[in-house]
Amino acid sequence: MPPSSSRERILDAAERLFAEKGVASASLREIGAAARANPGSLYFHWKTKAELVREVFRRRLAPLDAERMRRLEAAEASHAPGPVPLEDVLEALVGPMLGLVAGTDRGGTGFLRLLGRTYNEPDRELVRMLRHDHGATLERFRDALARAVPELPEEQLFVRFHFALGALAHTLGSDASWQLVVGARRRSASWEEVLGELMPFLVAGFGAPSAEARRLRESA
Amino acid sequence: MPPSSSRERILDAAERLFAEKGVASASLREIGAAARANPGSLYFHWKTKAELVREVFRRRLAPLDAERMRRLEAAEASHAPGPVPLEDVLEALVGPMLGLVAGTDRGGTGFLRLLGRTYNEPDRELVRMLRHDHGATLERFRDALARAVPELPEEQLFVRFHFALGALAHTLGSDASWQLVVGARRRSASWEEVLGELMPFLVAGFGAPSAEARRLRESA
DNA sequence: GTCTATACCACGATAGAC
DNA sequence: GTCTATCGTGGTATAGAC
Repeated sequence: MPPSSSRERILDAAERLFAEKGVASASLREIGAAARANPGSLYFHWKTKAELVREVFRRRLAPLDAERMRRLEAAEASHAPGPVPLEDVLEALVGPMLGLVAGTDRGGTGFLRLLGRTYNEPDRELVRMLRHDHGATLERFRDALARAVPELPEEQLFVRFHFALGALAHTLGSDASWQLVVGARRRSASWEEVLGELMPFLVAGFGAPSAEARRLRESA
Repeated sequence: MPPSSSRERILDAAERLFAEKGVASASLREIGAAARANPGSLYFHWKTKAELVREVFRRRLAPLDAERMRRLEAAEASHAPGPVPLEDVLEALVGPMLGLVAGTDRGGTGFLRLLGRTYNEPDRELVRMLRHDHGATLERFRDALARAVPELPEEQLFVRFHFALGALAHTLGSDASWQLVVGARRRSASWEEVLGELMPFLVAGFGAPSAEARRLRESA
């Protein structure tokens, strides 16, 4: 099923080009051409490029975050009043991303690459926008992690959540950097495989004693 | 001590602006202005913007990679003929980065942010350049990790090395995304603290049994 | 709602005076 | 080695026909 309206075609083309070349380097001219729409008509739907960017993200993030919350709340309900196990929290965070890959949805993997890259985007405006639309979900998961690993001091938990998002973002966003690391020798793995391997890596990482705790133990 | 030559001033300014706005978005005009040099004079020192970019990276990466290799080889010598422990390999990889932060060097932290972001850069040309100058070091460490964790299948090791670089890159490159995660409440941690906490996270991650191994165990 | 045409500006890069 | 002046291209955005 091809995208119905010109508006949808533009969003799809923009998503793909943003993922390929970066938001800053993909021009409205290119996007228009790829969507078989005139660059001028973009300005009927959005006032500026920034608004188009925002909609590209929101269109995917809103259902993704909704599904994450749904899974997290389901896990909380089934473990109440105790905390949700660490692995289930991470599963609720990462699992729904596979839906983007496996779905019949066109271009979902492109969006994952785009999203992964955007966590490190230098563009302040874009990051502020992301925080506005998406920050609540991250805070919710950070709190769920805090309950899942209560022995970890809050500050270390923050830092590790940061590490975990980094590993996730890098995994999602990479294509070129993947080649950088392993050279040309390796077959490419499926998303299911890679994200499946990410889970035990993160679970072990969160479960490790912190460097600070280790220092205290040694000095005792 | 201010940078001596105009050439050095330009490199410093370029590094800072690349880190702030991204390589693509920082223009030669801005760089020239920030370095108190005329945009035209950049073309005396470098034929193209790409060559300037390359030198910005090489100037920092060459000594950084040299120090990493030195530490890795020292560790290999002191443990010969056995393998170097996992933690020592990671320490040789990450530790020298602190030199960039702690040194009297101007702008080292800016370069770390730039480097972290560049692992996910969409610009193919830039990635090819990085691989040429920097790829041998990564391969060397990947092999050292393979010896340090011999029970991990090669493919899973590749993937985990990828995760580790992601966590590292995200940590180095983040500033905006850091805010995204933790909100305005938190004091900012020092590089020493954050990289110090990264180490046990990675050690635990590499040591975890792989998802594949777990599946095999369960089905047995 | 989508098109053509175009304004206006910043970009990388070059030529040539000094 | 550094400057000024400028070229050609391609960026975002707008005006207005259809």
